[in-house]
Formats: sequence, structure tokens, C-alpha cells
Amino acid sequence: MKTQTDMPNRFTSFLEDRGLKLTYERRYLFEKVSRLKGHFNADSLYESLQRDKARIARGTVYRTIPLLLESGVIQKSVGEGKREFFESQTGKEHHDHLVCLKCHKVIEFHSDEIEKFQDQICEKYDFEMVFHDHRMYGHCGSCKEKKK
Amino acid sequence: MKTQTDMPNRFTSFLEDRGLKLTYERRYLFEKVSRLKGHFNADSLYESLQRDKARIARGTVYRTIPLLLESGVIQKSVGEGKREFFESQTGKEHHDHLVCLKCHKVIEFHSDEIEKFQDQICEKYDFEMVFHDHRMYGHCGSCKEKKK
DNA sequence: ATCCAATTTAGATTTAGTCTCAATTAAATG
DNA sequence: CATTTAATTGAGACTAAATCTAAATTGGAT
Ligand SMILES: [Mn+2]
Ligand SMILES: [Mn+2]
Ligand SMILES: [Zn+2]
Ligand SMILES: [Zn+2]
Repeated sequence: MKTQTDMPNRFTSFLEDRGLKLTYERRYLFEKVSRLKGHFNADSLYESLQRDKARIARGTVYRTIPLLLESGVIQKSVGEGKREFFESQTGKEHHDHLVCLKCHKVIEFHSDEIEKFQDQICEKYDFEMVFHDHRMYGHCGSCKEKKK
Repeated sequence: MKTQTDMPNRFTSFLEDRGLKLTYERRYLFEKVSRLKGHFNADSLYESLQRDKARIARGTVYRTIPLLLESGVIQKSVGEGKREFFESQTGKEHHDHLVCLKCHKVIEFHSDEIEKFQDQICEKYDFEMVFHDHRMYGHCGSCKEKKK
């Protein structure tokens, strides 16, 4: 895979700011996750690199994920089981999650109001938000039914 | 430790509902976490049991935590490092968290407005919320300073 | 009091994620 | 462009967290 563009992006300026090198591996991972639409975790990302025949080590994937998070390229997300999942901030509109404790269904939601109040909270605490993770756990409609 | 009360509580009715046994270990853990004010994880909880000379296995702690979560006795929280932390829903007022990506400081916040909109979202999706976990990651005031 | 399915125990095992260090590479320097 | 050097990577060892196993125990139904 060749770099699609040489324009500075969120990630390259982040690396620059922090005095970190723009390596082949970091660039590759940035471009890979930017194109991902769904939820992924460190391993599924590593496996997709192997399918690409990109020879990037597992350790490098694990080391790069925090950089992608801190640069705002990806956000935390949810998925099967307890592992940490992520998703691109550019590949898909921002959303948060409802998770059913019974059937493990995941419902995505978005609330402009909540996002607005979040920003107010950050201002109040002089906090600069990079990403957030808002989850509600409970019982989905169909599991509530069954309970009866 | 003796049971403080024989009144049915959130946890005992939860166990009843689910047809689960009210064992000595479950009762002990329920009473233990109910009195905890701070953030804890599976291991710190296990260690505190050992200090009590309560002979409850690590596995039992791990198996009981999801029950305490699903019954709404505890909620997810944050703490040092990547492990899952929890805190009692009764031991302390509900709050959510701002986490600094640089110095790892944790700031607790509360927003009635956000809590209200959360409930609206749940209604909209016919979702019964048991607990939630709302985190914002970014840079705290003092870390923003240093950046300059 | 008896019975049995649910639960617990202790330790083994699995799994996710981190660490190590030699080899490589980005990029600063002249 | 060639040299230099500190940052980064790769491969696999290692660690820590969490889960699993199977025998022993127990809650609670009968
Ligand atoms: Mn959001
Ligand atoms: Mn909240
Ligand atoms: Zn459900
Ligand atoms: Zn900070």
C-alpha cells in the first residue's frame, strides 16, 4: 500500500508535535484504521495486516493504538467480550453505546445534547477532551419482554 | 462478619429473581462492597477479603462481580492502569470520569443534564439501564499548560 | 433428614498484553 | 549525499489477568 497523500493529517501532525518518527508501520496503521468502518481490537487489526501480507509485528500494533487514540484518529468502542475495541473517528459518524447485559446486543446512539453538555463539563474543569467512551449497560427491549 | 439485616435488598432479590443461591460468599461480598467508598478492582477486593481472613477464592470474586454489576450494586469505574475498576453505587454519590492521557489524573464529575438525557435515550430505545460508564479522555488543565 | 443441582475451592491453564534486546530505520547533521 | 544516532521495530520470551477444571461443599427444595 502506498500513501494516499502527502498532506499533513491529524496523525502526522500529532507525531510531529510529540517528536515521534513517522515510520512506515505507523503510517500503514493510520491508513488502515482510517478506512475501517467497523469495530476492531488489537488482534483483529493485527490479523488484517497479516492478510495484507504487511509484515508488522503484534507489538507494534499494540504500541501504535495508544498513539491513534491520543491523536483522535480512533475512539474506544465495544465488541464481543471484554476486550478493548476501537473504531475510526473518520470512518463512521461518532456514536456511543447501549449494551444488553442479557443478550449482549449493542445499540448505537447519538445525542447532540449529551455531546454539548460534555463539552460544558470539559470547559468547567479546564479539560481538553480527545475522545470519550459513554456506555449504558442494561436490558434491551426484547430481553425485558422475556423477563416477564 | 454477620449479616447486618435480613431485609431483602437489591442483591438478594436479584439472586432470587434469577434463581441463584444466596451463598455465604455472595452475601459477604455484597456487604463488603456496599461499605467500600473508593474505587476497587477484582484483586484489591480479593486482597481485602484475605485481610479479613475470609476464605473466599479468587475465582469466586471474579464470578461474583458480574452479579454485583447486573444487580446494580456496583458500577464500573476507573483506576490506575488498564484494569477494570468498580465502585459501590450506594457507598458514594454517582459520578463519571475525566481521565488525563498525560498524567493519568482522574477527575470526577456529575451532570444532572447528562443523566436526564441518558434516561431519554434509554426510553427511546426501550432500554432499561442498570449502570453506565461515561469517560472523557484528554488533557487536564496542568498538562495543557506544560504543552506550551 | 435427605437429596441434588448449584456453587465453591485451589490450582492449572489460557489469554491478552508487555517486555527485551539485537537489528533496523527515520531524520538530523554537515 | 553520506554519516551518525536515537527512536523504533520484530520475534519471541515473559507477566499478569482472568477463566477453567474437577473434586468437595452447600443452599434450599422436598
Ligand atoms: Mn458521545
Ligand atoms: Mn453518569
Ligand atoms: Zn438483550
Ligand atoms: Zn494531566
